[in-house]
Amino acid sequence: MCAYSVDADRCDCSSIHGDVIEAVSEHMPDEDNLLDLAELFKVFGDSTRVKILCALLQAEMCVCDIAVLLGMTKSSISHQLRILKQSKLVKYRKDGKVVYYSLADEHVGNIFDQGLVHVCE
Amino acid sequence: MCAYSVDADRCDCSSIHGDVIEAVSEHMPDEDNLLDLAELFKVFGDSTRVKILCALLQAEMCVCDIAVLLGMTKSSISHQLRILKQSKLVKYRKDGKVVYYSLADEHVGNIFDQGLVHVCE
DNA sequence: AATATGGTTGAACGATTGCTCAACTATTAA
DNA sequence: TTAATAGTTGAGCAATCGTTCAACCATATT
Repeated sequence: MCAYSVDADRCDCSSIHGDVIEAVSEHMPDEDNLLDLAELFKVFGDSTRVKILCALLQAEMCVCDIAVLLGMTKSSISHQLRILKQSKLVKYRKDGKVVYYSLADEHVGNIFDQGLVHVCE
Repeated sequence: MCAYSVDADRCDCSSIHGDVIEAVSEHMPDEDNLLDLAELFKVFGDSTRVKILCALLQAEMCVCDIAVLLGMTKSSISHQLRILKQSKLVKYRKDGKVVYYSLADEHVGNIFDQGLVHVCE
């Protein structure tokens, strides 16, 4: 019980349905997986990054292209691309001065589609 | 062009691949949908909320049950449930003093599964 | 009515976030 | 070599976020 708690003593109430808690507790995914999952969704949880990923879903683009498309500065785009890079959601290749970014994960489209199903209701 | 920009003038560089930008721009989802999508993922982007949803994926639970399971206070759980309620991800029913929460959207499981595919690689 | 319990709420707090700005590197062209 | 352009980076700032705390409401029990 309290398997997902950093400090179980922080709970300020007693168990009402002990059987339910025990049953649910046994089937919860690993704590680490849940933390990683939240971290992934946090990356998706910004409109700038969603737009960037949505654009890259269609074509490889350089930083300037994305900046023009979204009407934002190169700097802010570059900052967000760094986050997407760290999350292994985008990859890049250099060609002279230009850095081309593209999707590193083919699941992004699926996740977005599932999300849009909820949004469009 | 710059369809997703609040203020297109904020862009500090000129178009390098105009054809790419134009093609991508035409196929981007509606701005509103992208904002809603980011907002949805933002809700998923917190480990406490992920744990709550993961628990409710298995059983209807009251606030105390969730608090005990996660080792947190009723107050913090209640605050997060309010956010999940506003996003129409959970629903509730009252039985006396007890408020039972359950999932309001059958897509949550699908979205989580897709996310875990990326995480577990 | 008084007490206890389940749950909600708003203010306050530290922590995190996203953008801006300025300085910087790297590559290309004159 | 100099200038221009593509991109990165770190500090700073306002805004947002999640938890705590205390007070509160609602229901049930005595």
